[in-house]
Amino acid sequence: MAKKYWLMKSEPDVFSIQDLRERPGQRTSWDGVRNYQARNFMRDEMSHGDGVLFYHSNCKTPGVAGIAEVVGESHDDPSALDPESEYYDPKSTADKNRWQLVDVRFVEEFPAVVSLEAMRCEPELEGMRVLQRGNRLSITPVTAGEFHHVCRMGRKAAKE
DNA sequence: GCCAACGTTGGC
DNA sequence: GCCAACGTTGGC
Repeated sequence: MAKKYWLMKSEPDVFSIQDLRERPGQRTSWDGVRNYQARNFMRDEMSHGDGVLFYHSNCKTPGVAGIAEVVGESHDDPSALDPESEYYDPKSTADKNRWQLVDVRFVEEFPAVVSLEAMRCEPELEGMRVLQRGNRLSITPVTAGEFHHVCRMGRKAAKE
């Protein structure tokens, strides 16, 4: 299957790219997604090796902080079954878990966050859903061109 | 199945 | 902290 590209939002106070980088082991489960559209992307369309723009939301400088990569295939989100978890879903059972997720691994942290403000100035990125007014979806597809454009912006920041 | 009320997201 | 936009819930 052809490699796809995604943008995944995380609040850095909860889980940041630095947290991902420092995770022992290779995999981190992207748990706690409780939106059907975002779940469907993970469950139905994401697969091993897909590229991920790691986006920091709800923070001082919102923007893309680095790169991650999908590891393996989607599977049930165990946090939905855990009564102690803030992501617990009483309507899910082990047989019928409503929520699925993918695992990701750290690839790269940009020297500086590619801010939402900077991204808005790039004509090449104007189609990205994260830039659209009122967008709240935490996982959105991006094109290969958008992905690589943001990568170039992130790597260039160090020289400026 | 409609839709008002409510809760959440997330930039500013 | 504000508030617009959006998703979900539940009465009818």
